[in-house]
Amino acid sequence: MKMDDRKLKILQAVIADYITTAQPIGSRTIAKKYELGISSATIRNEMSDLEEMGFLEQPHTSAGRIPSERAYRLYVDRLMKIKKLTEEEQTAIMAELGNRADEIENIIRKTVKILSHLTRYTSLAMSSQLDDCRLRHIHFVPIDSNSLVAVIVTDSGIVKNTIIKTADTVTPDYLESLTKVVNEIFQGATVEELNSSVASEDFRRYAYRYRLLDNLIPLIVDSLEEKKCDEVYADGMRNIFNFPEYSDVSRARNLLALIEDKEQLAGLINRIAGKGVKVSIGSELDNENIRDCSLVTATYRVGDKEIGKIGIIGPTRMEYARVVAIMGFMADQITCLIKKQLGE
Amino acid sequence: MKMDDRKLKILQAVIADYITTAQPIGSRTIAKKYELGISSATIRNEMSDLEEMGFLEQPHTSAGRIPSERAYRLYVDRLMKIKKLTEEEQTAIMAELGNRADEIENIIRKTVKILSHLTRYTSLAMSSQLDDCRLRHIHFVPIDSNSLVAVIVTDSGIVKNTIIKTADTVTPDYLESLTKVVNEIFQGATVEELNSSVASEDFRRYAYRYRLLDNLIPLIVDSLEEKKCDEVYADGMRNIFNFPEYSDVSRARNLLALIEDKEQLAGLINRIAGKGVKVSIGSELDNENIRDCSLVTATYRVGDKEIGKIGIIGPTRMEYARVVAIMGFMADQITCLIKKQLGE
DNA sequence: GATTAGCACTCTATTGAAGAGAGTGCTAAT
DNA sequence: ATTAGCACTCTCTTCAATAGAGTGCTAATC
Repeated sequence: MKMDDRKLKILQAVIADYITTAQPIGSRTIAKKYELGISSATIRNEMSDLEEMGFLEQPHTSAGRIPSERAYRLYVDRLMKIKKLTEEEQTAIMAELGNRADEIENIIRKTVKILSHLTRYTSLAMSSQLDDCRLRHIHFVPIDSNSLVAVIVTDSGIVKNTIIKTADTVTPDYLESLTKVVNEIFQGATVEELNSSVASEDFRRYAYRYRLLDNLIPLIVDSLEEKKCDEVYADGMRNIFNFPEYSDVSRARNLLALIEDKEQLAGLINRIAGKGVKVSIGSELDNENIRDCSLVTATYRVGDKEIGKIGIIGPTRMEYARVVAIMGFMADQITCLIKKQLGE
Repeated sequence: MKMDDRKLKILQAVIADYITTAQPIGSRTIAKKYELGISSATIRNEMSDLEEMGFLEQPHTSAGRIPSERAYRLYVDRLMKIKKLTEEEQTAIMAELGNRADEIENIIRKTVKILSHLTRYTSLAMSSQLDDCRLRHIHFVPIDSNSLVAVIVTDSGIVKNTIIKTADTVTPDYLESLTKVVNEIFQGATVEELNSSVASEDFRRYAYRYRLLDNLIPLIVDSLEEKKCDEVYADGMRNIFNFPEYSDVSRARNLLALIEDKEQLAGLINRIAGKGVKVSIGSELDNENIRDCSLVTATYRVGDKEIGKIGIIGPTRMEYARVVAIMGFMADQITCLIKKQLGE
């Protein structure tokens, strides 16, 4: 049998429909939905041919048809038009990729991973917004003659590494004196102080000598401001499916939706978490979507400042005895680690 | 009504049982399973009391009973014995937390996140094992008088930052000359070369002058060896549940299990991935567990060396046209980013 | 000769009724 | 105060009946 243009069109219609609906598709539906100018009976005959040729399959006699693997292969090799990403998508990706992770982010990521692994529940972590974040110090590491890494450390332990390219060749001497100058002017500065000092005459004088300074300021501001928004990390969402209470897929999806709604989640954790390990059970959470869940939270600190929170979410029949122990231990470990990292 | 010791024991039994089984529990079961020395009828009466007091609930008349929120609250506040983590668990956590992420790892993590977000499928990424990984250079950044950060860069772009504490005070001069010496001896070295040169007499002389050297070698070896094992990152596993083909929870769990089995997964990706974007459909994957899935892979490179692979896994009715475009774009972006990071 | 209308046929999914099973609550005996 | 015994209740499973969707085939039409 020969594959003609009409068969291809019908095949394409079946594939396109099945990709979006995941439902077997019948001849009548194609006739109505795709205006091919032929009746359902004709389509029926063609589909029968396509099945014989191995491009369509029937789950059972009286169902519509679905594409076979062979059909997908044909589609991938010959039919599909690759849909290029839009400009906006492209720039968004590049921005996200270029955005470097700081040390605290790394610790948090590790933390949620460990927590979910250890407890087999879904784990959460977030760092609090700090309004009064200050620059602790900044260092430069030469990579080659015209690129270097700037290492920015803040008082809440953010360590941000950024590669800077320079037009001119930078010498070790230059870097050393730059380091001295920058730390002299900006050490202990908040974002506001940074902005005001940039406007000062002193700064202008320096900036003339050290061209790099102009590039540097936005980086420092970023590092200080970055943590102002609440970002919530989650891991182990798949664990939800280990619990029979979520064997009903729609309930599971509800919970997943809440966990993906970072804003609502952040609000919830912020409202509940307090000093030490806290257990909130079901309705105590005061949230319709997770009335049948429990949440165990803990906080980690630098000095006496609370700089972040971790949480475990699971069914109300949670293994509290174990989870509480794990949370306590992890919160302590993070606190220690950040303290150590700040070199205290 | 008064809460006596026997009631507490029964309550504890119900909670303990329900935490593990998630099934309503009846009086007879308690009588048999927990040797309380009383008959099921007595337990029945007590459970009836506990229900009246608000500690137990019945899903329906002829079911067993389950703990109420109030019961959990009582359990958390008074009954439970917090189960401390074992020594092994504690050390494992600390090791994992202390293990710093390198730049490539960060890029990969970002990548899987972006991919799953963009495609709404489950995304995978892995970096290939490189047997011939070489040290590119190493730098030191002072933090304070007795701690510093070692920044280790390899030719495949791994940038590893490690904080080193020193007993002695380190001066900038000391660091500068250490940097010079280390890079002189070790630049371009592989693990083998590193190990052999450590045994040399030259090295011993230096090590005497630069105490830090002894701490440093294991770190460098780590950085070079780290990427020898295939680590697979995955993100967006929850997306599986957006597809009706996995509304059957057991099928979903099967797929999740494969994705969690990093070894099998690595084997699969390695076998399939090749130059450019590749699409493998259903049985082409030649793996029983995912015969109804498709896998789209791509590779990223440094120079002409393939140093990693990314993948998207989803139902065979995948949106190939979009996924193929995204994969191509991402692979290019990662390649660029790593190249840039190596300062080329 | 290709296309289409019409109709019998097939298979699934849903609905409702019947029966088995688990557990309770109550009563009476110990 | 505790326990044995039994009627009662509710769910879950099974099975048959029915509605619905879609096909394949035949005969009529363009």
